[in-house]
Amino acid sequence: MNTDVKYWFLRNHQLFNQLNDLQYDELCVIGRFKEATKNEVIYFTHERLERIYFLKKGVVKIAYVDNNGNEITKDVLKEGDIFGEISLNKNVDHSGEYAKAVSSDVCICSFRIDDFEKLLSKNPQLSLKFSKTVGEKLTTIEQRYTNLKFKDVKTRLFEFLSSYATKNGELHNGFLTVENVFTHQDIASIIGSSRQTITTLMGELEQEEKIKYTRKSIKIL
Amino acid sequence: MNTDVKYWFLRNHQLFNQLNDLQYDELCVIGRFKEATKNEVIYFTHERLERIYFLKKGVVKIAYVDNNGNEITKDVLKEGDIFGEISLNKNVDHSGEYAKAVSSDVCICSFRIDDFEKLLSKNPQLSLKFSKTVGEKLTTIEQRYTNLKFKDVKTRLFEFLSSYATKNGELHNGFLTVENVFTHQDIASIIGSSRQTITTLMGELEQEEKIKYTRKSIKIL
DNA sequence: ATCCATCTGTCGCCTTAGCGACAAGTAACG
DNA sequence: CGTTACTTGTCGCTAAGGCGACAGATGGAT
Repeated sequence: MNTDVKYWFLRNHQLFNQLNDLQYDELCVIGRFKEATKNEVIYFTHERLERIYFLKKGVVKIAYVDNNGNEITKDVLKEGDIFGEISLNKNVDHSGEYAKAVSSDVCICSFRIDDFEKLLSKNPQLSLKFSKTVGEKLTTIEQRYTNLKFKDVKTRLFEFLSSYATKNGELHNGFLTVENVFTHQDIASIIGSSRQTITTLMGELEQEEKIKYTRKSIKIL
Repeated sequence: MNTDVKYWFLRNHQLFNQLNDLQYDELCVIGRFKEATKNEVIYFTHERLERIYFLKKGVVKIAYVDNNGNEITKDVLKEGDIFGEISLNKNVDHSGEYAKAVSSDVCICSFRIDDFEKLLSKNPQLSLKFSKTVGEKLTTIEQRYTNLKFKDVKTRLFEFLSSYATKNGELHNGFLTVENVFTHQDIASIIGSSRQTITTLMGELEQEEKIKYTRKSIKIL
């Protein structure tokens, strides 16, 4: 990828849009850029440990393989999201974890966390924005945790779909519509349920005319 | 509280220990200090929204009252932990949430998040440390979420006690020992279970000689 | 067009753990 | 010390939802 394109990518990421040209140049030098196509694996555990990733374009799935050999989806990310070693701590164990492109147009920029730390300490504004981004992720996961503790599967399912659609979809003649990148199994592992239960409840929610779910799209009514 | 004492408090918090004297003076001016004794409530929702809290000393419980009037514990914090509006985002809804002193020697320093943001943007080092602290919290809650999804209550209970003891306790002739500030009900609401189940499992874990639990202390064997 | 892999739909069984009820233990406070 | 409030312990019932099994649908690859 040539420098102009890199430059453009970073310019358009919410975290970096207030930097000046010189700072951009530096970013481009230390960043690693990667494009990926459907089902391509973006990192494996050992190399992940050291890096933080910025998803510029496309959809990425964070997953790992459990003891029984099943792929367990942890999260699905879209444009503007960050992943990898967000805590900037090298000693966290993420064995088995990997990221996989879900769409065919994935564009990612990554930094070694040492480099990224240096960058942060030189750019207070960037650092502050970064804190807020991490804080946002914290809020999301806290919400999911509370839901998992106190709400039944059906509620969790509906709230998951709603919040996903709110965040990533758009209003389309009356209802929130968003492209569907999930299988029932994906949703089950994200919200903490089983594949079969999701299938059943998805049916019920359709009956109740709360959602419209196809393999292509999700609509919230 | 006089300025000397304030000064000392902040000096000793991990987040602030690399600031110079001038920066400390500023901290002391914009920070609000508070001491609290057992069962004293530290904030109510409406004022919490604007503030971030640093726990310098003692034990604090974060809780809220649910629709049935039960107090639900969300977390229990110790020396060095932060709480309140960690995401620096004023628009998060935390209705009903409050913090309560569990020990009799609680010391807290808080900042309005606007002030704190300014502080961060002037101190890149502080900002970086703050990011890491938030990141750490994120890692913890992600771990809890995964546990809640895939592990049974007994495992969660044991891992909760272990990690709490590891973080806050000390090795005492052979086993990890930590002061006990939890009721069974507290633990139940933190790890997502019921009071009765915790009681039963606590008994089992004692039988299996994995823990020793009294109202005063928790030991991991 | 056909094949194979993956995804969705449905059924029934069975386990985990939640919940009400009540008893016994502990400790704070007058 | 005795009253009262909170915490722990125990039992039995019940429901939510996990899980195996299998059938049908969908869709990409050759």
